[in-house]
Amino acid sequence: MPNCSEAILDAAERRIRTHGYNGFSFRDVASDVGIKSASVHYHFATKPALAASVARRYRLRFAEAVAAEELSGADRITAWRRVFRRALEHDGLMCLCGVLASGGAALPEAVTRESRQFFEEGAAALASATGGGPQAAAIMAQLEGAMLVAQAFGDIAMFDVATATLGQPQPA
Amino acid sequence: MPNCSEAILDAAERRIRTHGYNGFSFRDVASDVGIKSASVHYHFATKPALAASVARRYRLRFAEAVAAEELSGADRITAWRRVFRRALEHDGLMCLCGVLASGGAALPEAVTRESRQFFEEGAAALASATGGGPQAAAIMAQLEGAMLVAQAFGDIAMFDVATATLGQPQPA
DNA sequence: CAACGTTTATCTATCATCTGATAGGGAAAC
DNA sequence: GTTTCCCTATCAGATGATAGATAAACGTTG
Repeated sequence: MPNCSEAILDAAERRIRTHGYNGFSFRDVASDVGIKSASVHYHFATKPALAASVARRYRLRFAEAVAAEELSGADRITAWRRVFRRALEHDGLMCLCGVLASGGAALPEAVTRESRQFFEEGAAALASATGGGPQAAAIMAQLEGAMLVAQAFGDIAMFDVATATLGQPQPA
Repeated sequence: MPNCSEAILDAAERRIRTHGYNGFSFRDVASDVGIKSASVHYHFATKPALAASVARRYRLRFAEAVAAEELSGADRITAWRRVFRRALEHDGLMCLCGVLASGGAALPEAVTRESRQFFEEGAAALASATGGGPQAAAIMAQLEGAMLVAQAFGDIAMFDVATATLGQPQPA
């Protein structure tokens, strides 16, 4: 298989976002990819290492997507909002780092670190768009919370409702 | 043991809030309470039943606490904000229903139902304080998201920062 | 080009441990 | 004597992880 590691990361990300860190197994992931669990260990030695890799890739991809939105002319807050919404829309899933953060202090440290960095980068990026005020954290909170609420209601439209106070609703 | 069921619910709630639904076991809970796992099954037949009971009690207690705040003169939004903050402060933990909602569609239905009801009641209560607009969902999102962000940063103060836009900061 | 060691990637098989759940016993209370 | 409550013992299945075999691809020699 070409790009087997990527396929493993894809499967692991999906599983973590639906079942949480404790809700996925090497055998689940292997079965999704079409290989055996021992082969997953070949690419990622331990479960914390796999989850940390998933989180890292998620964070980098997210930042890329935000940058692309800004290049397309969106202001920073709108860019973040759109990328969050797309994560929910495309995958129908909660934010990976939201899931990991809610799993909180109980996770392996390598995983916590990646998750926290996602929030730090988000808050920092938004701070430069709000004049450095505390609003940045409030915006991150509202975006993550909106995903949570949408997930709770099983209705993606709730994301738009819950973020309506942030500015322009939809991509043009 | 007097009130053994309550002790089980306490332990299970703490475990779920720190480790998620898939991250706690009957043996963990039993060990916390000081009994054996078979005895936990006596009080709660299955894992979904236990988790659903935990969620139900959480929801009812939360509503009680909000009502008490309102009786003390707080407006509704402030009441919700204070109770959320106290959950974070006292327990240092994420909102139970936030954790369950982020675990999302993968949970047993009885658990999902209780979690969803928490969000429905919250949105309904807040709607009557905001003139029935979509702001209610935005407030729920911001409160849940603020807990998530505080959890991610490992800093309770982030909750206050992230909810500063909602009105008066602290209990008097 | 041909031979040979090395690296890559996957497999089978297995391990100790944990998991949710059940069966059945015993003691105390009503 | 029946109900309540907790126990010991056990089960089948899942879990993270490891050991060792296999086979193809690669690189470096002769």
